[in-house]
Amino acid sequence: MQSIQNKKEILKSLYPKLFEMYGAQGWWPLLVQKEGQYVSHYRKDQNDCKLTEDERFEVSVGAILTQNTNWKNVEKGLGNLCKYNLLSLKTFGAATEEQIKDAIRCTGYFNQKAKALRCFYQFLQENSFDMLQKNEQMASRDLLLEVKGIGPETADCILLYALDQPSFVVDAYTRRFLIEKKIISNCASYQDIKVLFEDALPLDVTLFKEYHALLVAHAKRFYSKKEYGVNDPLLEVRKI
DNA sequence: AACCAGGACGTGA
DNA sequence: TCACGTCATGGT
Repeated sequence: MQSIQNKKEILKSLYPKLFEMYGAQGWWPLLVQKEGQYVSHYRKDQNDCKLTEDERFEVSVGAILTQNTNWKNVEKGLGNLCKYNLLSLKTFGAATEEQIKDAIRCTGYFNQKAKALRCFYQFLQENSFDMLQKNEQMASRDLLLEVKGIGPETADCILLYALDQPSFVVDAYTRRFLIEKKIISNCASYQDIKVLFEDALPLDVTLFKEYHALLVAHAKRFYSKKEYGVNDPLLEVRKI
């Protein structure tokens, strides 16, 4: 078992290695139309551009739809919402529950997610993105967590990628990777892992965005459930 | 034809 | 608090 300080050093030194391997990931993706189809676009150059209200909404909707689901399905669901002209703060409120379910069926758990989207939209009527952004980060996080269907990871995705607040996102891939590298035990909580990153790193929004995306990229390549850590070139990390 | 994917919630102990 | 079942479609 290594010291907390040692773990932090490892997490600090891991980022440039991942960046060298995979480059900027440009998360969070936004939809663009290509040959009549809606596809995800990863904005690798303009990472710091300010999002519009509707773009913040799109990011948040994507964060809810991607819960335990392949992004490809989410891309379709977002495209459907877009086709129905529902992926906007001005139009979503008019959607019926059936319309929403129809659009997002391909993302799985569509009953729960349809409810979550409507709860979130209702929430936005009383708490604007603008207010959430100006608010204290922890206060906004607590508010988001009160919405049915928004848990810790989704809340952190919205904070980081829609509101540009330095809230580190922890997902299943990150957990798997850290456990395999023996940086955390398999009983570490979401909060344990989140705090570990946030204590180890400077509170930099762009860094947090890229780091999480890079961990997903790396884990997708080497930590699918079938091949758990085989051939991971980043074995030097395992300094016991 | 099982198994998995950028989780969250309700329940019972 | 926490382990466990449930929610569900689409790709391999």
